[in-house]
Amino acid sequence: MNVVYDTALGERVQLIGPKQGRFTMYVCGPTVDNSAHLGHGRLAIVFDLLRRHLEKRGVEVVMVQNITDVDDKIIDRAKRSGRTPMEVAREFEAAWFSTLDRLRILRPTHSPRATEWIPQMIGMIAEMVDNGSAYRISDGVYLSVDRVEGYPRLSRQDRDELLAGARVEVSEEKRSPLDFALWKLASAQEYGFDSPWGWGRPGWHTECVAMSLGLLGEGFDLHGGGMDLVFPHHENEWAQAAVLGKRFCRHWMHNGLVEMAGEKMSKSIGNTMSLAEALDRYGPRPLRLAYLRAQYRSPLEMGEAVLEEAERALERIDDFIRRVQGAVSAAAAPKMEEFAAALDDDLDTPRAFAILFEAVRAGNAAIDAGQLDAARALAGSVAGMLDWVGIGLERLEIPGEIAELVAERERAKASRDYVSADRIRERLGELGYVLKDTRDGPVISRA
RNA sequence: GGCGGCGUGGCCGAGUGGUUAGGCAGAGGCCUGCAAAGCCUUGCACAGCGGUUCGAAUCCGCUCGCCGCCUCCA
Repeated sequence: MNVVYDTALGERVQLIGPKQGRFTMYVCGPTVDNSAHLGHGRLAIVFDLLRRHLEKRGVEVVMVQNITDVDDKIIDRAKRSGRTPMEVAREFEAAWFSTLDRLRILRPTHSPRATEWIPQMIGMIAEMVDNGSAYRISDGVYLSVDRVEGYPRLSRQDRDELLAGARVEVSEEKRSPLDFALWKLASAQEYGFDSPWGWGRPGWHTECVAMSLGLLGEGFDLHGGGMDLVFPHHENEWAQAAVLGKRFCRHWMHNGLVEMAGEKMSKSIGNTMSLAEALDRYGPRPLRLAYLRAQYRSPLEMGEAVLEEAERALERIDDFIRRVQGAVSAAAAPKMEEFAAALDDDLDTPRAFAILFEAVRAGNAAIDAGQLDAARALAGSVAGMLDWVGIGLERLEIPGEIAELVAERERAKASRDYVSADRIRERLGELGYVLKDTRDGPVISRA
């Protein structure tokens, strides 16, 4: 049933076996050197969606997402702000989780920190040195890609072309420009850890291998991350697993990047919008809808216009649910399977939402035709779909005073006192509520 | 330069051979105290040029344009 595009194979594959009840996934997490931006939000949303979808399909999901808390940028930031790298990392880690909680991202089953896996990484590196696939030079320990069979196989590039176009700094000591650091030596004054090769820090690509294999075991189901991690990060993870003789992940999945004005949003370009700010301004539901508008592999334009459009689109859905006065029926759930089937097809959220909006249209039409049972069944489906993808229903509590104003206005309308009625509607507006009259009575919502 | 991908109606964005995607915006109508909302109707859309085919947005070739990766990055 569930088909997904596998980066390594360049084609769609069956993600779940016929009798598979458990699914293990590892998703590359953040380097906690700064606040999360909209790009991180998409990563979180995409894999949260996959997880929710599989769980709805009855599969138990074990998800691991690491926290990279040792990194040069963390160290730089610590130096600049007169703190320890650990303090900086913990601050942004806490911010990461609280922001993702606000986005209603389910917490991973495990969130390992790189610094807590140093011994395992050292053990792995030692093994690679012992079996001759890694070597020590003056500034660290490197993996020799020549020892990796079929080396660039995830990014499916030609090795010679990769070498020709290599822009990495050429070290005289490295056996190949493509060789990458497993352990970087540092002076004793610098932040670091002890190792058989001296004081230093692990290379970035090593932690994910240690933690994914350590927590999920060989041959885990899926490894995911942003498209920009395909090369070199994921390529080099795979390379390490290969020289260690370990089966790595069965499949690879990568989400497309978020763009602003047609250009990739990234820390290095500096065109980022903070996830926390977007949450402050638009709230989690419109934001999630905006993310799911495009299929996860496509580039996604983000910005005010996009988010405002998502707000209006969501308003259409919420208006419909309000029209049935919360009387949603969970019984029939028309179109529900069609919706889920779209998600089975490589998480085709645009198609899924087309089905959802079609249910909204049909539901509204049913109300207009006086077919309330049909409308409630459709509302039940819509509610189920929103829940399925983590958007959920609007949580609207109407304070007693507001309800009283609405009732008062109904009395004014009944006595054809439209001046008072309009005044009360204005008053409600000042209090932050929007009142719409329908043939079934007034509907109140938050502005 | 190499590799990967993309170019769909005003905007966003599905769709891999043949009936309306969907959303936002716009136009007309119905409904309506007003305002919204809702419903109905409405848009000669598939970068260009060739080719395959009874038939192509969908397959093949070429051209043009855009993006990503090749360096830290979700």
